[in-house]
Amino acid sequence: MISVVLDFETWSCCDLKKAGAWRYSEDLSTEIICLAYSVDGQPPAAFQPSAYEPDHPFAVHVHEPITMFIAHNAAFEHAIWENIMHRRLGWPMLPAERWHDTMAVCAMKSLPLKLELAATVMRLGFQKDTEGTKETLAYGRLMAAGETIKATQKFTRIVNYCKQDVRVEEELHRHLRGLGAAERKVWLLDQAINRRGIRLDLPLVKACRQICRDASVPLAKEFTALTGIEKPGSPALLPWLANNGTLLPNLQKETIDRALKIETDNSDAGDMAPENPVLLPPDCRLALDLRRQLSSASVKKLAAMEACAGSDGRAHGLLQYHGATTGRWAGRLLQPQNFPRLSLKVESEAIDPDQLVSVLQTGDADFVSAMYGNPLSAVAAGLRHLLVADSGNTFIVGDYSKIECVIVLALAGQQHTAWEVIEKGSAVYTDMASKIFKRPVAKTDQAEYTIGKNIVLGCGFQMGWRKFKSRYGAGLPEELCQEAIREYRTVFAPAVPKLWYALEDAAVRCIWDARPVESYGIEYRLENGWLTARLPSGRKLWYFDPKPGRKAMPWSTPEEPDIRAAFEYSAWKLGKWKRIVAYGGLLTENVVQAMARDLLVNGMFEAEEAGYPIVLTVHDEIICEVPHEKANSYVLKQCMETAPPWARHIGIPVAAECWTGERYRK
DNA sequence: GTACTCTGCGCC
DNA sequence: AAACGGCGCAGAGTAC
Repeated sequence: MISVVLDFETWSCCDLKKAGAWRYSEDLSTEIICLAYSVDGQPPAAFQPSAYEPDHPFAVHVHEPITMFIAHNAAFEHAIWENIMHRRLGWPMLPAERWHDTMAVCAMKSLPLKLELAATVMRLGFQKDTEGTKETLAYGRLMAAGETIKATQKFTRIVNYCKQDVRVEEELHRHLRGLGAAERKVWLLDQAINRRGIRLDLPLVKACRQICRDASVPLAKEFTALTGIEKPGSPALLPWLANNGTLLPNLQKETIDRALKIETDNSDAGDMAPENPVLLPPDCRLALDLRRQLSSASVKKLAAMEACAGSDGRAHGLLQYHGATTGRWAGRLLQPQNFPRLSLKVESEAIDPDQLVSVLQTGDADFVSAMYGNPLSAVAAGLRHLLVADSGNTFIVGDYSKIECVIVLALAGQQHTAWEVIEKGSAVYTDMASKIFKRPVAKTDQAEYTIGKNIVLGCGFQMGWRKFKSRYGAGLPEELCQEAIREYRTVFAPAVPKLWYALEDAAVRCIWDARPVESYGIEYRLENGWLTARLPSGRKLWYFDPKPGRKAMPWSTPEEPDIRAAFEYSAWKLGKWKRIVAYGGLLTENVVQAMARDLLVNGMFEAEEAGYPIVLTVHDEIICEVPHEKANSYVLKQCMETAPPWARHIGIPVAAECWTGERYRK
């Protein structure tokens, strides 16, 4: 088999970051500057593509069906190939099966996705030409501005830059190798989903944008007139509030909500942190209220939707294969994985999606306001419904019930508890709440019930009482949070802490002794520069550059030190390449999240085989789009509940809830 | 202008 | 005796 590593340089009036590769490649202003390529590791060649000629030196590779085309983020090269090389210039099609993606392998092996950074951390001989990147972008801007003559002088420079990229990619590929057969199938499915895209209700997007504009302009003016601050999102509001008699620790939503609540509901004053004021001056109250109304960040998705919609009215490229280290997909462009789950209520009646849509379709902010109050909130609540099935089609959507909770219980060996969580449902939460609060708690005791539910579902990964209090129980006494955590660890799921310690011990021993160590069916092993964790499915998680280390335990003091063996590794966290010290809860979380992903992938393949094409996935959720007459949510339920042998062996109760509808919802 | 960091917000 | 898991994006501010 012959491998051709290739890289396009292009320019366009279209913004690649906002539009995504598919929309960008469709844009009529997008032009190829050059194509550089290397055949089987030979020094790179480059040319400026023009109308297809069968005798072109590059065409021989296209004609040879077993030749593979390798690129970093192959979806970009593939899109340019399809929409420009094929449609515009007449070259033959190259199906996804002919492509290999080095970025996908970087993702799988927990390296940075950005080529430049991957080359750096891998210490490759060839490195990205960072000056070339800047010059190429500058060239594109000149061309987009119509300054052709000045730009042309830079052409040779860009060709050399492009060739250097190919050298880096070729070397990276030689070090990383392939995805393996199983993950290659997943990647191909990922490419198919991104290629299909998901339809957007663009007229409704437009109406929603109008509503947001009309609603926010007067509010923003009022805010500026009051505070003298131009932008409602500015951190300058904090000192302004202080000067006007209101000291707040930050401008987080919850802080603002509580500060506003204190004025109207003094009974809650006891819960307030001491730094918060007991009385809120009217100016501060108004400023905070305006900021709160304007801070609905999620409506920014409207612009993202318009920017990335393709000529087919669909958004493509919303998913990044293996975007998370555990193998989960990450969301791109309009980020479809964090739509608000708001449900609007009028006089405690929930608003039906169809009704909300019909109100938003008016595009009339005053009307929306009259119906539901804050129009920005109404738009935010309707965002999910902007994803629609094409005419004649319907969505079939399913999600796995409490999947991470039941996996951690089953993996730890408490299968009976896992089944109870699925079969008894809310009774498990009320039981937990009753024990924590030491009195009978019913499902209708909302606050207590929610605490019970959060403990059952959320404490499998070593969450401590402080974290629990800050996340779920702001108003709860410390002792109660401690008691709740204790209840989970000693009574509800005593096997789970053992799992944390066992996985940490296994990984640490593997690294310190440099030998494979297995525990709870997870095998840790050193492979070249990585620590791998083999999951029950056979897939591996990769931890880059692991090194033995020591860590002081939280109770360690200079007089009585308690320093233990540990290990650290490198990973991409919060936009940075960082060293991370592992602990049991983290390793457990990784393994459990990864197993949930493997179950999801299994369900995805089952759905595809049943003829239900997937158009989106959100961690534990599968969204298929099928013709009306084929739509049967029970079929998807069966697909998703078909557990692979490894999951049956562990005894994971796999349950899915499915529904159909023409608009996406929660 | 561009790149980067920080803060904040949304979800699983 | 024990722990902030996994993400992306936008806006603001700052440095170059």
